[in-house]
Amino acid sequence: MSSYLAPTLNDVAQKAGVSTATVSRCLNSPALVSKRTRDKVEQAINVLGYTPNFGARVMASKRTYTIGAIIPTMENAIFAQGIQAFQDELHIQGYTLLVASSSYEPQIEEEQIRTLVSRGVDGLLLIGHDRSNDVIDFLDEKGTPSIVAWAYDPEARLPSVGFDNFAAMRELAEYVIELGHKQIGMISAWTRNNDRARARVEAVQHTMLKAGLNPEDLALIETDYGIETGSEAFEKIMSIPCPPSVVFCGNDVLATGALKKAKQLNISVPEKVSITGFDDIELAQIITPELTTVHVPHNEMGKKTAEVLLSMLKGKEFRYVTNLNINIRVRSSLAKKNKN
Amino acid sequence: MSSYLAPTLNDVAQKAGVSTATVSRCLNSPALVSKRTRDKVEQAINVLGYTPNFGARVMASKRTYTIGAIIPTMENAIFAQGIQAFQDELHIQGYTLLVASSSYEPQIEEEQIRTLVSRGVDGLLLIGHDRSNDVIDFLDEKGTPSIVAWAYDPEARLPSVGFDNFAAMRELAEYVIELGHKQIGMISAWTRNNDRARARVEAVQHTMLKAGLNPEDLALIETDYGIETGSEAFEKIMSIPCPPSVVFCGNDVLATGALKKAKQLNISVPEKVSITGFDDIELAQIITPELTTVHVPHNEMGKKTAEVLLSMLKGKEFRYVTNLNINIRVRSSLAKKNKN
DNA sequence: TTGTACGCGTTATCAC
DNA sequence: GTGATAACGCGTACAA
Repeated sequence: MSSYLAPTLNDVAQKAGVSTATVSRCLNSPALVSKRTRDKVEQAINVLGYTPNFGARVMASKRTYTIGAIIPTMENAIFAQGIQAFQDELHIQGYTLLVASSSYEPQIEEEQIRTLVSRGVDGLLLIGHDRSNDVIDFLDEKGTPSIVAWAYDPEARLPSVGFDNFAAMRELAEYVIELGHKQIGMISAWTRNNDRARARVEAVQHTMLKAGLNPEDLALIETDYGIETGSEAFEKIMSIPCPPSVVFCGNDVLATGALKKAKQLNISVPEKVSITGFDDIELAQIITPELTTVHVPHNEMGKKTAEVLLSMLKGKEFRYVTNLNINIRVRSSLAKKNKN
Repeated sequence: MSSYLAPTLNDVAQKAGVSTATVSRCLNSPALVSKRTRDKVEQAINVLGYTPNFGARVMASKRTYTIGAIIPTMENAIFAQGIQAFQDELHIQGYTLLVASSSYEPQIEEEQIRTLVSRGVDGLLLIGHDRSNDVIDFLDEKGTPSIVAWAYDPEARLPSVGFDNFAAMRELAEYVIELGHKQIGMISAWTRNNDRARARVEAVQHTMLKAGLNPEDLALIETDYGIETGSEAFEKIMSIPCPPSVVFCGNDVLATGALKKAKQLNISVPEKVSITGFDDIELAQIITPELTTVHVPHNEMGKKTAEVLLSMLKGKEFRYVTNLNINIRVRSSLAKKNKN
């Protein structure tokens, strides 16, 4: 096999008896070519099974019609749904998606950014605002339009389509604390290098303060992302002298782990302890008890992000910041603090 | 911004006082360059912030170091974990992953294949064997090494890393039928264009026959992929005159939907009806009751697929077929048929 | 409306 | 070990 050589513009041109320029025009601005010529060319293209060479096209035009996305992980549903919506919209507009994952590691993210940029992606999707200025300088320099999703910060250097993690978690925390909870625990993803996680923790602490509780009393555990790690953290948090009556989790996956462990330990939820999540992935309504959580409009976010990024490419050089609506979903994993 | 021009090999060469050829060698085969020269060049690269131009590189070398993958959907966990493992291995070996999704539509898959090939991907990952010969001819012609995952068929034209869906489901079906179940239901993804789904259905029918049951009695519903559709199908299947005592589901997502609906309808699982899944995604052990299912080694499959595909690129022109080990995981969603 | 000719930034084949 | 230089396939001024 593979002594095969792909037909080129030139081959098509010869077959159709025209110049390469004309063939190129047929492909890129058909309006400039007479119908007669166009027909000839199209036929030649079909006969030869010609497909434009991507590399050459990139070199000549400087456009790849490719968008890069770097997400912390594809392994679970947190980003999957939003990314699917993102890619759907890109596809509609004729773009292709290049995905990479960073495993929540800033160095890996940086490496991936460089890779994607050197591949000439026309634009870049990143998650959250936490990254070094150097990286953003690099993006600036290369002139690669970039957008951040899953976060909202009008002060940040990159435009974003997301939501205010602090405000969202605060809303949940206020609701929870009004139910009478005073001993409070929290399981969070690592807050270092993760602005979303940090904002969520701060929101809980802030709300405690407002409610006359001491934020220092928050029993906080930071851990890796995952069901198993959520379970471990929950066990730890429930074994302290005065265990909390509610455990906030930084996301639904951690909350799921917590819930699982509670079941194993025969700690009834929500009677003995309430558990909350964040993200409202499909899972939240499937586990028992159903998870009280913060609803994030994944599809809307994915689609909107694509729209904004593509319009940035089209020259609309604006600093777009979208704050999507979030709201809390109260389900059975949360109850009033009982009086013991 | 962006009157900026990226530094080229030439710029680096001038700055370092060497030829472009030498710079190129430093990048691609450093061993051929003296340490002294290499240092000079590396410094120039750093000062200028040079990154190779991807398009040019592709044009000159015919290699993109890019692998394409087309999966039915990224929206849920079924493929996510395997793909993450696939990409991790690619990344280790210096390749980048280009993903697209087909939404389970053959035409979209075909379109995506053409897009990725014209982008010059060095290799392609596809899911399942069901596709037209034309597409495979096209791949052959273009000389794009392609591999199939999530399926196993030594007769198929494309090499594969996967497992025997028929054998796997048969093992589960045999186990279930030995428990005394005679009224049998099944919720499957659409079998048209989906060899995995088809094999699983056939395995159940085959096993029924072997056990002296009439395969025609199988209460079968085909539906779209999803939790909600699983729920609807389950409700339908349980409302027939003689409802089944066990419902096989084509995958864990459908089974989850079924389980959810059972809860809503107050049909106790497994006392009243047993439910089984397929895939053993994380979810299977989180829902209540835990799901009896077929375990698929997602990580192993993803990693192995990458290894095989990359070794195909490296010229090992062999028709590799791997049949991974699967086995059933019996959990509490399955019980003996009670005698009523 | 169409054709000519050059440039895009690399890699690879030669010589030296 | 290193340096010229010819491809690679396409887009696009510019000319006709």
